[in-house]
Amino acid sequence: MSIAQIEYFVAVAEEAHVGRAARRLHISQPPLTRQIQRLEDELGAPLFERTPRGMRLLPAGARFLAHARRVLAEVDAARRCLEPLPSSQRAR
Amino acid sequence: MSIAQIEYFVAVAEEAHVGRAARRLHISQPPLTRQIQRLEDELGAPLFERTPRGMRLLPAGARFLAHARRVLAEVDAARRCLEPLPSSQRAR
DNA sequence: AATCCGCGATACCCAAACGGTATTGGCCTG
DNA sequence: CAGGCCAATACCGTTTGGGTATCGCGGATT
Repeated sequence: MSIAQIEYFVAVAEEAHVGRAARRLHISQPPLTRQIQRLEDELGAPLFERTPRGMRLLPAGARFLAHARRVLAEVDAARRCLEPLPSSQRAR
Repeated sequence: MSIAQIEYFVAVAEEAHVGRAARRLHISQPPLTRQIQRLEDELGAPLFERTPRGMRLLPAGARFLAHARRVLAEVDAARRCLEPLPSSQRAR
């Protein structure tokens, strides 16, 4: 499981559509489909239901989505924790 | 920044020694050195001081370490959130 | 002061992972 | 029953990651 995969998953969950999610992520659809498949494989459970209209989150996917967002939030915080500070601010 | 890099960083921080951390991670020393370098590059700041005895966390590294552990904890939680349940347990 | 030893860093190579283009298969829709 | 839209697959080139061998540089030992 990679950070990119988690970002991809969140995008697909939010768009409910691989093609739109791919455009939003600036990658093409096939790699995105594959990363979602790999993620499902690794987790051992499908996260989406494939419909002719797009992708619908399964209950397992919804549960995972909450965790995925928390992971991304922590990654963001980690990235920012070394950013050059505007001026006056102290570390905790 | 990848999850593996974060795990690598935590191992090096805890061991204060690239060689030992590499053994613990079951990889060899040179790739580990490189991943740490890449992480520092991406973050735009050195995280360790290189000493003849090993690696010592810099203040920036210590700050990042706390975040790194939180990221890994969330990743773990995400992984476990779909695990087959022993018997009786309900989702939140 | 000269030598040795242990550390991280570098050079080079190979295998695995990732993304892109082209195409397929399936299912609703008109 | 034909067209269109969706995800899925096939195939390819490039990039990334890890391994082995080796270097350079300090500190420690005598």
